[in-house]
Amino acid sequence: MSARLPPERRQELAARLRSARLRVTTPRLIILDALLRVGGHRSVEDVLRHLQREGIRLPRATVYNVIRSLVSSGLVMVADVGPGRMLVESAERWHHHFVCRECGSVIDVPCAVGAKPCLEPDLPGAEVEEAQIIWRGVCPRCVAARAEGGLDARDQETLSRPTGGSI
Amino acid sequence: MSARLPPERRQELAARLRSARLRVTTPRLIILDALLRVGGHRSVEDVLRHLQREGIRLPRATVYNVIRSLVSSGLVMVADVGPGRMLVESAERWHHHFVCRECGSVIDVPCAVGAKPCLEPDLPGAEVEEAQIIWRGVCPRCVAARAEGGLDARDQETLSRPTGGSI
DNA sequence: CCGTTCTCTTGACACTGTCCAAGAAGAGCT
DNA sequence: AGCTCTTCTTGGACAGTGTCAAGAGAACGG
Repeated sequence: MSARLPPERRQELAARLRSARLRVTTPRLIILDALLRVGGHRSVEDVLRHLQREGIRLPRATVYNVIRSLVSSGLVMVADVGPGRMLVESAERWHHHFVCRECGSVIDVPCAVGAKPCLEPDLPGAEVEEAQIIWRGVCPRCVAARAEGGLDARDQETLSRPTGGSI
Repeated sequence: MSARLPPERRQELAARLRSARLRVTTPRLIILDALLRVGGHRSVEDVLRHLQREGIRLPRATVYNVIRSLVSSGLVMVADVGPGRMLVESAERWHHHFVCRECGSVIDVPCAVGAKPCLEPDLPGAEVEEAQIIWRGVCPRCVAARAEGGLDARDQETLSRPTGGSI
């Protein structure tokens, strides 16, 4: 498969994997690299397409496997922002999401606390690992578009790509 | 189809629909009734099975349609607690969810503030309609089971039925 | 009662995520 | 290095979920 990663990058990623007690494998390096390079959130299919564009073909099952292991070791996070919309992203900075019900875009919102369990549930005896907040409403762009005299907000059609990188 | 609803119940539900500016139709009455009778959250398939057990057969697409209209009018709420796990429940009391990563159960957590948007995102210009919090971690039962000397927490196998009613 | 508008129904479909079994590859040990 | 154990990857198939489209039917307002 020959992951096209510079040696030092490869070393850095491998170190991350090892420190998370994960074996260093090529698919893991590739996917971790892709998720770290892109700041924002991506669907799994986005990741697949991205890799394909770079000439790397990984089975979907592998991508899901890798993501699962990365998630369970805390290197990346997933957010469910709607049915069939599992978003994957680097967990370097904990954050939350705003989902626009008009254009469907998902916007990252920084976590006020910054650390992982930023809220405590009223649930005695539970071990809380993380708290994710999903806001729903109308995003600033759609609000503005509406204010500008009924412009159709759906012009944007950037569904879930507003933080877009190249992935 | 003959919804088996007592007249006064039917009246009450119809009034609710009307006050939400929704047409009063049999599927809507049936589904709203089911969701209100059960306190907790249900997957769409749960709702379908429940209705089937009562001898009512509704197409899945209809259930999804009805739920969508009920949600958009604020009568019920949905929560995405994981991939392919859309939960539907009455929106009478706004609340949040705790998902156990061991047994998979979903536990309702009351909203700290009580009003709907209990948190404000740092996103100027956006219109926030609701905020949903999902906690992930280990639920009290699994914590207890673990403490009791390595009992396999998976005994419970009550996946998403801990608040269980009969639906 | 009539027409308009919305909703339901039906079936098929697409998308997402998972499972399985065989083989390959990483990690630790000698 | 070589061996062995363990884990991971692969590929295909599969299942669960949610959506779409078109026609038939029902509800609302006059």
